Amino acid sequence: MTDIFADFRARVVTALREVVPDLPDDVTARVEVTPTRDPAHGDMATNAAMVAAKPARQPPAKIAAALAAALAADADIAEAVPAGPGFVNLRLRPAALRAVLPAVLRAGEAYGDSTAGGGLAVNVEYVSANPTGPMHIGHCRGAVVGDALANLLAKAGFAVTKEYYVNDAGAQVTALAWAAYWRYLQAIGTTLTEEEFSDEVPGGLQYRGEYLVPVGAELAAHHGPALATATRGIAAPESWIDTVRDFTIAAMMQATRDDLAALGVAQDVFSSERALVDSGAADRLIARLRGDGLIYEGVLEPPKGKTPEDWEPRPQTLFRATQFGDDVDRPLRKSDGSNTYFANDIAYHADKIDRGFALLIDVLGADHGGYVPRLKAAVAAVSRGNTKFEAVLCQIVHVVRDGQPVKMSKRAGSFVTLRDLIDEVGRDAVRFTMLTRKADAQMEFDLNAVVAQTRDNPVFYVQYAHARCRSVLRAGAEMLGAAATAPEALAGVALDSLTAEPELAVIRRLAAWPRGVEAAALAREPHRIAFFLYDLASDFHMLWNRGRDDAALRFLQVDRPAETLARLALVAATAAVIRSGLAVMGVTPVEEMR
RNA sequence: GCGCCCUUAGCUCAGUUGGAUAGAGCAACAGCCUUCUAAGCUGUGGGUCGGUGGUUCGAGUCCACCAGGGCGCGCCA
Repeated sequence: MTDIFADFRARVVTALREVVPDLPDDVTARVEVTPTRDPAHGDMATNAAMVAAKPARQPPAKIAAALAAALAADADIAEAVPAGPGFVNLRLRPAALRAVLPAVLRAGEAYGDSTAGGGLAVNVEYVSANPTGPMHIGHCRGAVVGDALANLLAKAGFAVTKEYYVNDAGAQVTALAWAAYWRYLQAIGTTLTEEEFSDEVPGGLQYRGEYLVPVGAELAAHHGPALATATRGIAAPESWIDTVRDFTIAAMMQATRDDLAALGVAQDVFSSERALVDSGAADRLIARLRGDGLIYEGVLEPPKGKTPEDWEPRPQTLFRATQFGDDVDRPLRKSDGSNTYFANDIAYHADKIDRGFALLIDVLGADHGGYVPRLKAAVAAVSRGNTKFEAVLCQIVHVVRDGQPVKMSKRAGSFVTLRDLIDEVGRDAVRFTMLTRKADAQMEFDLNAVVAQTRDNPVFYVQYAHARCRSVLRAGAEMLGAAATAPEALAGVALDSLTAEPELAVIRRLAAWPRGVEAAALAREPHRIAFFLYDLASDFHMLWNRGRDDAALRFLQVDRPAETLARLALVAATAAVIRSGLAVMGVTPVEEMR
């Protein structure tokens, strides 16, 4: 772990304590050392004098002056000057700044790894789509955001488990079984029409998409006509529904895993809702909460202002969510006696708590925003406040092609599936693009733009920067030999020749990577990684472009091997950080553009 | 009616958890380049951060109210 901002922060705190003795720890804890926004302000700046001003009962400017004097004595600091309302700007000696490069080269992609998470056990649950059909673009964002967030937290030192909750219980799964049964009957040659069949299904035939045709065919292959009546009509549901449902869920989950794999997502744990119900875990959990006095039979008030037409007061089994900050108490049993989705979800989260996680993060669609307070309440109740719960909400993605919205036509059962999307633009473009917006902001996914090879396409721009790095390194190895240009060797070369401002700009950016990772992880915002990489790519392209005008500024200089090696060290470090960031995003770095 | 999220340049969006003169890409404008490193480069203009108050050394960021957009609101998942 090498974070020069953390390093210099420690030095600033030491100097501050010399200047202002007896500062409480909670004051020094607020001291920050941050990159400057403007290079004219130096390499880093600290707010130390300002946070110390009040407890020290001295004006910030006075402390800043004394602090600057103390810091100027540091051999690695070229200049420390008070500025603005009480900042102290630091300009490092070039050697101190350049020392970032060997640190990056030795760590490789591990550069930026942090211990900020302290090994805290975190469970990140994402996707968790019903196994009732193929994954579509609606699921895609949550999948990418969840996966990248999990990677990010792992990089920041959390012990992360990636998880998928299979909603394989409940009415929708029964409807799925009926839909698969219809395809089965068709496969064995029933004479029923779709409408005749639908009339016999409780709630009607719901899933009419063709994706169940192969499932029906397989059922027919395995069971022949045994699941139907002798006339190939509808048999009593008890005789087939468990068989059909289990088979169909297995088939759908296999398809889901395949889709996720195509997206580069592979959760560590798949948890089944049905298993929780069947094992009695859900009922035991409800009994336990009842024992704690958190469950009662009661009647809810109708929603204020807009009362639903069919509202009637009815006693229900309720969980005291209001005791933990929710707006109303929440029902746990449906009128047919079975558990609500929420009841099983409490049991599921209790299961995660029992597995020892200290933090549960659910990545959910924004339409589940109203569900978050009750989950938070449930986790607080079950864990007795010992486990934290957070939700990351993902807003809708609108797909656009040629400036026109791409509509899903549900009637035909055809919609934009995740697989279609990946086939059209590629996995890396899908993943990167999904991370170019804050998760809780709506996003437009422009199919033309994400494959464009221009600067305004961040996917291309970052990939291109990496490819350029690799191209230079290949040519450098050709020129100076593979051994001399390997990362370990470059970590030891003299770097004094790196003095140009665009070179220093890249180094400053590389130096900021560890704190960027940490900040993104603590904010649960993986999109920041995409923006960091875009900025780094931009710095690098700018450096590259200087060589277009002036051949002396190109990376490879035939007659000046020492200078070339220094530049190759910079290039190799840049490539390593890009790879480090792309690894978090789950995007493959490319070696060359084609 | 209530709750949550959003509102930043003409457009699409960042904004390092309260820091300095609010940034980037596109579009616009002005030059350069047409290759040595193709998928261009450099520079310029552009802002009441939805509005009004408040908190403090300091607010795009926190609080209150208002306006506009999205989502949700007892047995669906």
